[in-house]
Amino acid sequence: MNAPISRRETQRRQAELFSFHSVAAAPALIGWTLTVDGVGGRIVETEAYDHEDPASHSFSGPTPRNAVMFGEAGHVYVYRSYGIHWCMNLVCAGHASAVLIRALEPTEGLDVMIARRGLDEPRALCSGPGRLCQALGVTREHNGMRIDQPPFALEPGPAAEVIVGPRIGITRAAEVPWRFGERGSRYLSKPFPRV
DNA sequence: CTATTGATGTTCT
DNA sequence: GAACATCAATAGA
Repeated sequence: MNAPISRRETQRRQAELFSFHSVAAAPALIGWTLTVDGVGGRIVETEAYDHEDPASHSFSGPTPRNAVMFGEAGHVYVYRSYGIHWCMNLVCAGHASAVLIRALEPTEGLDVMIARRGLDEPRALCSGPGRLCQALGVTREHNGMRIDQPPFALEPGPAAEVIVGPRIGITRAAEVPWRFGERGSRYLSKPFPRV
């Protein structure tokens, strides 16, 4: 069925992806497979952020925390959320734009994810930005790393049907429809409004 | 199913 | 001090 994707094809697709602004890259990422040390799954939910966006960490200019967002596309921006969780973004082209990875459909390394999360229900393993970072073992150490080199791997998948809605958990620019998900996925962090 | 609240560390005002 | 791109546990409809 699905022929293996060549290294060369993956590089070509990544180069195209990271030439996009976050608002274009976020929906395009739905259906790609993301792993860390071989543990991960299919991306089913993302959100876009950028420099002109009051909800973005990069809105008020560069700081030590958000420095990676102002750097090269294709790098990983990790930050601490609510003092407890980690959240990961992929930096995109344009000015300080990035895509928050919000949910995965777990496909690889289920046993490792179950051990790290202390749960055995696949639905709850990676359905949220903090949850998936715990399942994949992503922490501050990964901030600034390249997504195309170990321990990370990012490979394109078959095109998915993408739905759109307002972003979650923010107070500023809360109405901007920059949240994207795979229609019908059981692994979303929350359902999308009015399907 | 929805709503509420406590836990927690960093950043920003 | 206040705010925060969250989660898990709890209570109620």
